[in-house]
Amino acid sequence: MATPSIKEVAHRAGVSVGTVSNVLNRPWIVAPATRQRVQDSISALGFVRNEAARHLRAGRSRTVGLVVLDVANPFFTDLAEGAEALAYEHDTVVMLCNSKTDPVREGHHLDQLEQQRVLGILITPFDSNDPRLTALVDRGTPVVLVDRAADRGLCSVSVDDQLGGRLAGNHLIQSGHRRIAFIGGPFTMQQVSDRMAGITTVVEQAGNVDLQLFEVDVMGVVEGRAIGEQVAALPSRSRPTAAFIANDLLAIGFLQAMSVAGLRVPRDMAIVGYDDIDFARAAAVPLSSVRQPAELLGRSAMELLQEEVEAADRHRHRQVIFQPDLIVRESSDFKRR
Amino acid sequence: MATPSIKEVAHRAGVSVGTVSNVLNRPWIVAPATRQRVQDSISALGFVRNEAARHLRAGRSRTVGLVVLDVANPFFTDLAEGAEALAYEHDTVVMLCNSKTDPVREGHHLDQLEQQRVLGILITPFDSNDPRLTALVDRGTPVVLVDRAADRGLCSVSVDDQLGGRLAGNHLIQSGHRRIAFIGGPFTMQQVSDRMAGITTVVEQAGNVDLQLFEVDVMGVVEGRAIGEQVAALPSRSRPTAAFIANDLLAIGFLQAMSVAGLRVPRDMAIVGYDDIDFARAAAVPLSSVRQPAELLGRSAMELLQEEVEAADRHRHRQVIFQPDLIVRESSDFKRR
DNA sequence: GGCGGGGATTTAGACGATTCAATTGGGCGT
DNA sequence: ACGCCCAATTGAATCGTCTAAATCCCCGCC
Repeated sequence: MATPSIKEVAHRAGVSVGTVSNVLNRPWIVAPATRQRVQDSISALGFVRNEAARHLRAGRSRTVGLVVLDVANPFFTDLAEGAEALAYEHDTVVMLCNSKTDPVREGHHLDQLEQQRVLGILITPFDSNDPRLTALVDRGTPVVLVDRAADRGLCSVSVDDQLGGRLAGNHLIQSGHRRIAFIGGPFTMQQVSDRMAGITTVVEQAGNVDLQLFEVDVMGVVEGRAIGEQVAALPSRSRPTAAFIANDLLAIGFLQAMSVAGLRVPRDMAIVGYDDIDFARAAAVPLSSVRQPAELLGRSAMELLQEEVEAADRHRHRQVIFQPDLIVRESSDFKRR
Repeated sequence: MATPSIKEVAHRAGVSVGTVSNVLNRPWIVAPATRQRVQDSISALGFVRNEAARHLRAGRSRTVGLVVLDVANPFFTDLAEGAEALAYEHDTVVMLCNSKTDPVREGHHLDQLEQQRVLGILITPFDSNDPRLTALVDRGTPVVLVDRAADRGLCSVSVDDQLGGRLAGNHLIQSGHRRIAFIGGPFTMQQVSDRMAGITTVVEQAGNVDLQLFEVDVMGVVEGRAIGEQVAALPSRSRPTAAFIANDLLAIGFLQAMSVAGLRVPRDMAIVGYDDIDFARAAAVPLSSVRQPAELLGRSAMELLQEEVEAADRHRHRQVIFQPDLIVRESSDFKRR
């Protein structure tokens, strides 16, 4: 009744286990008649390979861990899609883990993945200097940072977040805005602080622009709404006339709060988001956003990992950096109204 | 350099492998001094248990597969959250798989999970009569259907979708609507057809109500927008005045199309969605929706699975059915305007 | 001083698939 | 008719961990 093993298959087909294994792995060296007999036996018994045994013997598993900050964020699901597509080509399985921007959960996932001796891990870490990560790498698990640049000893695939911040900032300043809000968080997250640094640079260059910072714990729709209410409540004299928001989910919440508060977008409040998720294009007021090639990020990260896994030795870590694009839509575009 | 095994740990601590194993699994039977020595050795070498070997030896793994129709849908991420929470308590890991409403992908995931000899599988199947599923169960993998009622030989956790359809239908009819659209798809999906059956029932009871059906392939924001444009283009004499939409993502897209087309919600078009995801509450016009207890669904499904795994024999399959709630918000509520 | 008791530790198989060296057997050349 | 060669198949060892049974050793008791 229990799942049959290769042994039972062999017995039923009247051959040795070695032959069954050969049918599974090098069918061409087995005589056609024998091969057929074994295959019949396999389907008659409903034999299914035991991955654990394969893994143990082979010394390497066939799964890759992918740890993201928020599975509910389409940016990460797109990214996962890209990673999975390439994994599929390499006969490899992706284990998707959601850290929810929580270092404890992240740590737990890393522990589990290491115990499973995954081929490698793609991760958007909460903190890329986390000693747990370093230790993991030292113990021999290949790690590729995703959506986050690595300094040296690691491969990484990222997008130039400072450039993204500058693009958004320039766009808003050139549209005439002089009071701009930056919303995102936690500020300790590299992605957020880089985007902030980007807009800060161009704001300082412009000289006469006031940049107000708003920090959130988690970048979701609900939090965006809350900040939006807070901003809408400011006296109109000091209220920013534009907001650069570090993530589209947050931006969508913010946008909704504007409409509830009776502020028109972009007339009373211009908005530029980040990630350019599908929702952004389709929002009540189509959202301007800094586009990141999410799927490509995932794909490239997996590419680097597979490269590292196969090359083993003589692998040189690489840091790939993509350029973001500013997509201007109605939420920040006066002319179109 | 390779990851050390229990053997190296034992050697360094000057004990046998059995003792190391005992420290890991029944520390209390090991003398304190020895235990300490072993633990020092473990941390000095950076030893990490090999899950594959454990699994092989134990004959059962510690991971559970969760196959959902769409990870990008917050309903399923909430569900996953619930499942994962309970899994955590059982020292079990969840492997999240995204079938994207595609039977081929679904099948691939099931194969992988079976090869990994997962403890069991929670799945929202594309088609619950899929012979592959049956075969899987026959071969001994416990399966619990999620968000979908099983007939007999399986545990399941679901929500009464017909009731949901009736709630939405009654609400719209009592608000005076006589031309109502039902939007969702594919109609072959049980969830969709049940919700449709529900509203059909009450429409027929009312007698003088016209129900128009619109089918989509995939229930996402983009598709909702497309259908919305299509509906908005209908001559106002025959255009429905209300829409019951089988999923909130779809409803949000639809809502956006209304606003683009200049139709006011709910005055020109009342909308009731399904799932009550966070976005729904926070939409441009807060969306009425039939609420399903997503997290509870996930949790309960995992509960049933663990029960089945532990009881092994003498387990009786159970079909748990939850009641949905209609949450009325502005998108379908005249009085509030 | 010998012996039993019992706590601490060791030993020796599994678990299932893979691989490679060793073996078998059939056909062909001389 | 003999031997040789090669294709086909077999058998055994291995991966890392767990567990039940066996062994060890120290103590106290008679």
